[in-house]
Amino acid sequence: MSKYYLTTPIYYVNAAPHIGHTYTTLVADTIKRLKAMQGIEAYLVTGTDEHGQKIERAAAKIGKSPQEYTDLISAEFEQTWKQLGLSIDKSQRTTSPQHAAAVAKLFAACDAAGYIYKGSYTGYYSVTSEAFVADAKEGDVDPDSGQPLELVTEENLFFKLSAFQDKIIELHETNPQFLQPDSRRNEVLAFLKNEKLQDLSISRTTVKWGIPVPEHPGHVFYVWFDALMTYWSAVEGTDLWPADLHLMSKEIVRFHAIYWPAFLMAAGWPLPKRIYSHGWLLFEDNKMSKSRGNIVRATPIQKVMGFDALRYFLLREIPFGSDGSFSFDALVARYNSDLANGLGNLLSRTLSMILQYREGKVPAPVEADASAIPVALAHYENFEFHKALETIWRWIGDLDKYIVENAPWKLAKDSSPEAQARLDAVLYRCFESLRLITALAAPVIPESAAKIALQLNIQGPLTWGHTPQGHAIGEISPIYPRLDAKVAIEQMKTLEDEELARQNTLLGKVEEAPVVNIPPIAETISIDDFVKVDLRVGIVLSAENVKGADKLLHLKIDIGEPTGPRTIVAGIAKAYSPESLINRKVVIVANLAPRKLKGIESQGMIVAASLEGGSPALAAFLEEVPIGARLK
RNA sequence: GCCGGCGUAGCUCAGAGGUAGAGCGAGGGUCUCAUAAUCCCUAGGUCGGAGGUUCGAGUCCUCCCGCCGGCACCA
Repeated sequence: MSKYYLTTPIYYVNAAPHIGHTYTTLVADTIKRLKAMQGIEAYLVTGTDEHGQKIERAAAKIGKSPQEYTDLISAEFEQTWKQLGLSIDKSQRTTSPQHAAAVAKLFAACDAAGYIYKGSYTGYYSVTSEAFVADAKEGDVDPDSGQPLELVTEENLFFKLSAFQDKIIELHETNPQFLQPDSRRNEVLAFLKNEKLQDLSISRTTVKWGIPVPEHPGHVFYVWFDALMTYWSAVEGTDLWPADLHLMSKEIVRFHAIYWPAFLMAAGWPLPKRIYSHGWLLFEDNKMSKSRGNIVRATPIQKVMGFDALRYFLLREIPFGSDGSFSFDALVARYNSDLANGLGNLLSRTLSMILQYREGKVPAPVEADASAIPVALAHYENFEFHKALETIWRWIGDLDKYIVENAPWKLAKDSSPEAQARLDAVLYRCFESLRLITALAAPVIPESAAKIALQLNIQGPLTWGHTPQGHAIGEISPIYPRLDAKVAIEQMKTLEDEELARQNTLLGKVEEAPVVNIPPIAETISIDDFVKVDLRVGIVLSAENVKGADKLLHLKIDIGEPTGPRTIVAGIAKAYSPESLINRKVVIVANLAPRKLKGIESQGMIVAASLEGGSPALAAFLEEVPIGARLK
């Protein structure tokens, strides 16, 4: 029996599991079941990434040790997967000692091959991203999260990522299947070809919560060197490595498609065979985020309509690989039309006719068209779940039509041998089709497929005609009760609130006002230091976009100097249109050394408050202030 | 600015040179085996815009507009 090893990403434990985590994991579960259908023994690994400063701080904030904190959240993940019935073979935690030993092995192998060296690094560090932010300066914020940066200098161990540029390019060029879909592959290739890879800092001395680097006291492994190894450590000692498939969402593709193969190449270990990225799951076309409060969890949905409904929805509605949008309305609509009125009703009418007209015994086999089977399987093979399901459901539609066209209820009243023979044929076709449809859909809707199989009282292979004459059907009962959309959505939302409250209690969170995260106050300076900074009131005379830059505005600002207005280039184009700035009074740093931006010399800098996401809000006055006034 | 992707019926999308399609929703009708389910009919959408190639263009070419990614850019 051949084997297939696939992974979900290692989820970061800064939040309890939500529908985004569930999406990836459910796809992995579906693929595993598909493999099983083909007689391939698939092994599914998921896990949690539990190290890092962010965890350290989050734990401290609620008065727990990092270990207690991660125990709590990783248990939430495992509990959720179990509750949802996902077929996970192993949940690997980065805090496991065995994993730590595996990371040490990778390190030793890379070191022995000469790809590790010691260096020092000074830079602005984002705690939220756990990364140094390139070219950052004082006062900058994380470009993604808007959180403040901290200036950090430390001695680090470096991995010679730069040595692998050509090899990684070659990997992607010679093996287009390595990274899919193509859009992601193109992005990574474009990046690799235009950007010189920098060596990667793989250790930290400022963080305690991590795996200690052997023979380098005080050093702890830094996120990717630690986290990616989970895929390997989870199956250490088995013959499962290399992985056949790493599944993930698109924002972490680069780490998997560049760092991970480079680490393995350095160590001389086999590379995974395939990386496949899906898109983002949006909530009614918005990004899900804590601050929007629109994060959805899977378990409330499970309670109202069954987890299969969510599985079916996500796989049928979203072309795998693309971004997709979740909404309760669409979910319930799919459930009612495809599951209740479609599959559920077809099962119900078919079995009920067999019961009424043939005393619950399936008539003799007849031939029929089952060409949907290979088509659906081919789509599955390409991870085109939505097409596979579309194919299967078209079969269901054809059967409903077939039933009406043949009107078995009329045939039943006609005692002629011809009519009775036709009735037998109709019933057999419906029954056997249903058996095959259920088998085909089972990887996506495993729980209800099992229930249906019970009612059919038979399973068997994916070949037509397996059900023998006289086969007795099981007991009939509705699989997917029709739902009132309004009521169901209300229930799900209520359960969602309860679940959120439960998680908050679990994590010791109190209802708090929106988290105010102010940047740390900078080092104390003297008044002399301060007066060195010359802040002036100026007025914007003209403003235009800078060609070739999204964020830059080219401004002429008058601060009353005899030499005339100054040219200032400011990164505020995303927040302000040029027209809106004309005649507006602003504050500028007037004695900042000039600097060229996109070929234009900027003679100063505009003062603005830095908001979440890094977007600026210009300083202004409530009173009338004259041009040229100094701020002090 | 560069590189990708996308823009087709109310919604989700398919179609890739030869008389505009599916599913869902909505409206009307029908059967009665079935979960007020099924089935049938109905949508008349300048196929983002403008040019061009062609006997003929959602379908090829050029330009433009809008949206989404990636890169650059934020002193």
